This record gives sequence, C-alpha cells and structure tokens, in this order.
Amino acid sequence: MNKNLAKIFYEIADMLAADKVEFKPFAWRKAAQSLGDLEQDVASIYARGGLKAVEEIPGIGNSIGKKIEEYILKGRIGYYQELKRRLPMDWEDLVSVQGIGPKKTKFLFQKLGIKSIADLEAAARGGRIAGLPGFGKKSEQNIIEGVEFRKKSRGRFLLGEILPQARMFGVRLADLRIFEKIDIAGSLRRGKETIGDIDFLAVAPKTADVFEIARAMDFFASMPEVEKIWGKGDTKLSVRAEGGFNMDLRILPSESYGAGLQYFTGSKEHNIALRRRAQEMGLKLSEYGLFSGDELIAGANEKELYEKLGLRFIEPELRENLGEIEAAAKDKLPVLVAAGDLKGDLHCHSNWAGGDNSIAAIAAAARAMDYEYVGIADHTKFLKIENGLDEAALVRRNREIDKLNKLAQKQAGEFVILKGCEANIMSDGSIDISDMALSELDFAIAGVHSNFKMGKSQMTRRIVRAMENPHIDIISHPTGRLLKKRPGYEIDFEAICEAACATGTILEINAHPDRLDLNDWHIRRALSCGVKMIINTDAHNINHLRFVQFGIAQARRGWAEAKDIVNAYPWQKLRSFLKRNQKRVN
DNA sequence: GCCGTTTTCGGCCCGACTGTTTTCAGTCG
Repeated sequence: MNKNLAKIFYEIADMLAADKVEFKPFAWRKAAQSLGDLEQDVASIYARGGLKAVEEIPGIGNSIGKKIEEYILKGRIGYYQELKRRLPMDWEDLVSVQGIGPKKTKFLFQKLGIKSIADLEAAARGGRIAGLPGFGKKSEQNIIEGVEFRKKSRGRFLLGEILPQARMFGVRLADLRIFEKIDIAGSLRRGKETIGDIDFLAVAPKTADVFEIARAMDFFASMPEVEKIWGKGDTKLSVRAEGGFNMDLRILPSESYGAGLQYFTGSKEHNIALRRRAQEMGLKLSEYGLFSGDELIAGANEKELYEKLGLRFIEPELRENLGEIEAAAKDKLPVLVAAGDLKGDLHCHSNWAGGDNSIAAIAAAARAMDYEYVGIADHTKFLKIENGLDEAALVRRNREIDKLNKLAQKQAGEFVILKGCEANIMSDGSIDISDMALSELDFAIAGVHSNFKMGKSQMTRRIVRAMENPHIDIISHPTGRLLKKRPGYEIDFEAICEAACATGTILEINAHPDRLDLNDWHIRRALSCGVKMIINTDAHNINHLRFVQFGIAQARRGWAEAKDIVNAYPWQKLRSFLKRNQKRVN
C-alpha cells in the first residue's frame, strides 16, 4: 500500500511540475518519500486512527490525507485519474532518462504523442526531436544515449562492486599531486547498499592555477575507462565509466571543503532539511559554506558546520532525514558500531563443506584481522550441493578444530576457533540435523536455503519454529534476498522480531555484498524491539572476510551501537548471549 | 499542498551546467 501510494504521489508531483504549478510538486514528493520510509502500513494507521492519524504522518496534511483515505476506501484517487487522463504517460520511466524532466516529458507528448520510453527512443532515432523549439541535434543524441544507459545499467550498482573501483580512481586522482585532498562523497560515503554514481570531491590548493585544475579534469575525462563525458565545466566534471556507472568530480577551494563534503555526501533529503534549518536560523547553507548575509561563518570543516547549526556531528550513514537531525539537536545520536569494534566472525564456511579454504587458513586470516575468535559454520547435510556435513562428519570436523585450538594455545594464547554450523530450516521449520549434533557445538546458525516461495504466514511460522528450537542460536540472512537478483521471501518481520526476543535468538546482519540481510531498515526495526544482532560475512573464501565492512555500514545505517552487536564482545561475553548458555525461566 | 520556539499566512534549498538561446528554461544533484 505505502509503495503503491508513493509511486502515484511521485507521478502526481511530476504532472504538476509539468504544468508549472509552483510548490505543490515539492509537497507531493515529500509526502511520497514520507510514505516510502514509513514503518507501518498506512492502511493500518488509518484503520486504527482514521484520517486524523494519517495526517500525523510528516508531509501529509488534510488534502493529501483525504486522497489517501479515498485510495484506501475506493482503491483509486479521482484527482490522480483526472491528471493522468490528460497526461497519460509512463512518468516514472520517462523522467528517469538523463536530461528529461517533467516539462520536457509533457512537451514531447503534446508535440509528438510520446507516452513511453519506446516512443521516445523511436522519435529520437527517427530524427523527429531535433528542430523542435528548445531541442537541437545534441539534445536528440543525448536522449538516445540516455535511453541506452538506462537499458544497460538498470539503475543502481552494489556497494561491494563500486567501492573498490571508487578507491582505485581516487588513488589515481591523488597520484596527480595537484589536489590537497580527494574524498569520496555521495551514497558511497553513506554506505548505502546500492549506489547510483560515484562522487569525488577534490580540494584545489590556493596556489593552483586554472590550467592545473583543467589539466586534472582533462586527465580524469580521458582515462581509458571513461566512455562518455556528460558535462564539463570549471568546477564540475561528469562522466560515465565502463561498467555503466557515472562519476562526478567536483572541485572546491579549501575554505569550502567541509561544506562541500557535507553537501555532496547528501542525502538530498538530509540536505534539504539542513538548509531549511539554516534558513530558520537566518542563515544560508550551500556547498560553499554556511553564511550569515555575505559572511562565511563555517565551511572548511564539516563538524563545525553542524555545530554552527546547533547540531552534534552526524555520521554520514545516518544522513537520510530519518530523525537524525532531531536527534543531533537533542544530543541523542547513537554511538555507532565501528570497524574496530568487532572481535570475530561466526559465519565462515570451510573446505569441509563448500568453502574454499582449510580451517587453519581461515583461522590465520581471522587472526590477521586482529580478531579474537572465528566461528566455522559449515553447511549441514540438507545442502548436498555444498557437500553439507552429516552428524558423523560434523564430529570429525569438530575434532580437527579441537586439535587446531590446542596447537594455537601453545603458540600465542588467546585466539579461539569455534565449532558451529549453518543448518537448514526445512519447510516445516524443523532442522536438518539432530539436536544431539547441534548440542555438541559452541554455537549453531540456521537459515532458509530452499522452498523460498511460501506464503507470508507460512514462511514466518517456519522461521519462528526454528527460533523456538533451543539449539539454534542465530538465524542467518533472515529475509533471503539477493540484491538485484531476487527479492526476499515474504515474512512478517515484526513477528520475527517478537519471536527473536521471546526465544533469545540472535538475528544475523549478513555482510555479503549480494545479501546485506538484514538491511538498514530491518536493523533499525529490530533494535527498537530490543533484538540482538551479529555481523557475519558468510565467507566461502578467506578474502570474503573483508566483506565485514559492508555489514558494518548497514548496521551503522540502522543506528546500531556496539552493545547491540554480539560479535563486538569478547567470546566469553558473546557466549552469554547464546541461547544454549542461557538459563531460561519457563 | 504543507507547515510553524517568528508565522494559521506567506513562505517553500541552492547552485552548476547544458543547449538553446541572445537572456534563459530545464535538469540535475
């Protein structure tokens, strides 16, 4: 319901913008965003508190509130249908093409009857666009390329695939030794699970002349990986790289560095809210700084900029305008879990079942990361494709771990390898390996690896039943999604959280870049229920241990503190969170 | 159409860049 309404509202905003209506598009977009971010279904809010309750939602007043009511009661919105009758285009698709916005969409519809991406592409390729008022040859070519890009990239890229590339390009820029500083900003700095493009921010030293800057821009624009230059000015360069993602390079003087970093880190929603706040204080905020009249009062330093706005410094991962500004104003921001906090990883697959490396190699790699422990969570017998271990094989593997631990103790002491497994949750919620085998382990993870397409209530019951098993401590990748490949299975996440609390089961934040499951939203929900979580990599190769950074980013985006994440504790403390070691009443 | 430590009316984020113009509208982030 929320997502459907949000989509309609975005369309209304575009249609109003096309009609050159002032301010209302902004209001509708805000309402759309607000609905999209809402934790509860708006229909249930309405069922509980009626129109009044709906109007409590930020960005929704009486007028939009009534439209929502109409949608809930009648399944349609008359106002929307009227607009759509007059402007019957695929708005979401058309405005997603680079360079095409609401006004051009309307104009092209009126002149050429263009209603869809296919129409647009045909018109551009047929040469029917160049020559229209406001359009030339270049506009036409840009439309063709914009449509191509859209087809090719289908939008966003995974954090895990973009971050390494961004770092590589960043190093190349730094090697020019022209800029004082190079930073990655944008959604990458915010740690979002998917990334639209890479934003580089460069600080030009005072001594740099315009030719030097131009030389740096030329270098960047002519790198072999650059396929197209979208735009190039004195301070901004925008290109598309091979692989289909866009990169922006912006150049700022050092006195504006903090303001620029803040601005280009976003999110857009956070920035709008921040500027509004500045305005309310009689100030003006832009990428060049915070100004009182013409006087620059903060700009070089990001932290100072927030302070001058009466706010504590807000970590980039929180900047989504989801309450962080209010929290910063009241000094109620969380102290986010950080990279150095984690003491180990409990979800590593060894070559006993599907993994690439020996247990000894995994342990060595974990020690190299300064971990205090590593958990071997091999698959159990249901997963034949991964050579899942049966009860007997698990016993043999446990013996090897015991042996390795004894050896290690003689050497350095503290580090410990833990005996675990990642068992399979069968369709009925039972576990594919015996309770006896599970009880001999230090910990047990269970996850869904089969029969994904069940109804919501059935799937929820399935997972809850697994959580009720006293030998299952952790649920791996709780929603089962694969980014850009497959949506998660349908679950009632509230019910999962309640069951996790009631049974003392830990939910996993799977850090694998294709999963990131739980995601930021789930993490925040789980926290509010008091659920404990663990950041695991699901490593099938020792190189995957580095994926932990992506899981940490999601945990931070979900407002998690070290105290909420059980592997931020030493093993002896972590033990006490495991169900098997708790003396439960009842 | 929304919203309010100042406001129930009068504001609403800001600047760069492009492509087309010949002073600017549209788009983007």
